[in-house]
Amino acid sequence: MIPFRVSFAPGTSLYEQVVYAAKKAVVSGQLRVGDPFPSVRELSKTFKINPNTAHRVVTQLVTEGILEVHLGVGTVVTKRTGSSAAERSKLLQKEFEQLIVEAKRLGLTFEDVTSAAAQHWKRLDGSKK
Amino acid sequence: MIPFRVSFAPGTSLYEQVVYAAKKAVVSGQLRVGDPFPSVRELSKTFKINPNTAHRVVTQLVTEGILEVHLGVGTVVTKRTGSSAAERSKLLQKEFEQLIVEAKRLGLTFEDVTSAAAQHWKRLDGSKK
Amino acid sequence: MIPFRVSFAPGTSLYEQVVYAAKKAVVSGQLRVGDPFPSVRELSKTFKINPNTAHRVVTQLVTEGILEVHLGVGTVVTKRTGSSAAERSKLLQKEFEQLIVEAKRLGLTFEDVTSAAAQHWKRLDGSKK
Amino acid sequence: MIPFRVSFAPGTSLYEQVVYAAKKAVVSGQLRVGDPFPSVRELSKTFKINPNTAHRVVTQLVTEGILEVHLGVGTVVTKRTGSSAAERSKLLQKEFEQLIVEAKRLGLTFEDVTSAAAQHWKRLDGSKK
DNA sequence: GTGGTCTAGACCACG
DNA sequence: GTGGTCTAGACCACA
Repeated sequence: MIPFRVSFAPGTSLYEQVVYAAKKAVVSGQLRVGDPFPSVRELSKTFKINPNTAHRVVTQLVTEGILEVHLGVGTVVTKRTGSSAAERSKLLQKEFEQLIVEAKRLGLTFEDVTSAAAQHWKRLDGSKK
Repeated sequence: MIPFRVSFAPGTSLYEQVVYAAKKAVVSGQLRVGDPFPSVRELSKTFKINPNTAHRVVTQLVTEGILEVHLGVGTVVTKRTGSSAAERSKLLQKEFEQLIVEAKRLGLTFEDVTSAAAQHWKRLDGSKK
Repeated sequence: MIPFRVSFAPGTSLYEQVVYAAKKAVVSGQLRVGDPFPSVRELSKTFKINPNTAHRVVTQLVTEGILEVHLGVGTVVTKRTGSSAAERSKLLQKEFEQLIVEAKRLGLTFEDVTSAAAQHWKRLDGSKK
Repeated sequence: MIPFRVSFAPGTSLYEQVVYAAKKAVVSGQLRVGDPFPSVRELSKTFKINPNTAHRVVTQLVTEGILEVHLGVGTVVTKRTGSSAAERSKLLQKEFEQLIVEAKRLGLTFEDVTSAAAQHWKRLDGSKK
């Protein structure tokens, strides 16, 4: 069984949506370090996506350091690598800023933002452990 | 003078980056309701982009309800309409979740998130009067 | 005094909006056959529009057969000319169709359409006589 | 085959005419929810318009919520969203008033209006199953 | 194959 | 001067 689902929405590429769903599964604890990751074939069949697209999902997750290929065995979830944290922290800064910009544009208060953040934080914690 | 700058980066379309810079200028108070928005030709010359691309920036901002066209005169910044706040708040929920997912993946604590949010919030407030 | 008002809205040309306001004044009886029509100068001053734009309003109404120029005196509202009724009926057909298309697209019923039509009909009748 | 025709007329932009023809096809049932919409290249070739102009037709219909893009696959007709019905109903009010004003100006009776509306309503219903 | 972005430059309507 | 439309054609991302 694939331990996560994808609700495909138009406007973003398919592979990015699957990648995101996988990441979400990892942070929420549905996929843990060392767990095997579904094969390209399995992803393709389950989500009814093109094998090329499924392959791209795995490639993407590998280059992001979330998966590790064990030749002849399959792919497994790796432990968090703190190596490129600095780089990605930059990207996160951008996303942070964009979110704040949008929030302000919608007239939200700072309290609205923190409470919303808290809600999501807890919700993603809930399914762990 | 154009009241905002754009530092073009690869990976996103040119027009989206300019659109985002304009939004940022609005929420940070560098552009206020009623202020004239730079003309297509001025955007084109200043940012060294094709007039069509500049035109697309204006079109996008108009359809988002941020600009208003005064035919033959120019465009001005409109007041924010709270009408579709409910709809867009939904979209913001998605972005929120994505940010939290990424933050957790990078091993940040909840405090890291709130303090980062506070920083950006204040920074965007700074230039407003 | 100019017997009609214009609430300028973005998205349409200024002169078309004034032309429409004038037509509305005629059908609703605020302007009757033989009544003098405001001069270009007066239109320009009252509505704070460019004299060129005001002139264009008059020209348009003249070519549509709604105004008549009396040299050295001014312009007056003419009686309905049944001459080009056939031509304009065609245009009206198009507008009719477009309205019905939009109404259907919004999921309105035929009763919604007729009742809305009745409301507007009565409202425009009210100020006549 | 493209399930609608366009008889290009001067005075309106090409892309708007195609957009309108597409809308008409939707409300009249020639294009139904889930049906694939002609590709940009097909529109371009069939109607002998520039690919960019055809592209704009699709973009417009997408932003109006009538089409949905399936990346790399094509576009399909979406179900009508009743979400912003309130807003657009307002716009329809304006068009209604304009039509009534014109009708009165041409000396039509209220019965003329309702019967014309009924004709168009039925005609657009005719091709639906 | 699909749609999306960008450039280059012409022409028009408008005020 | 302003924005809006249209053409012509290149390149990219995606499935």
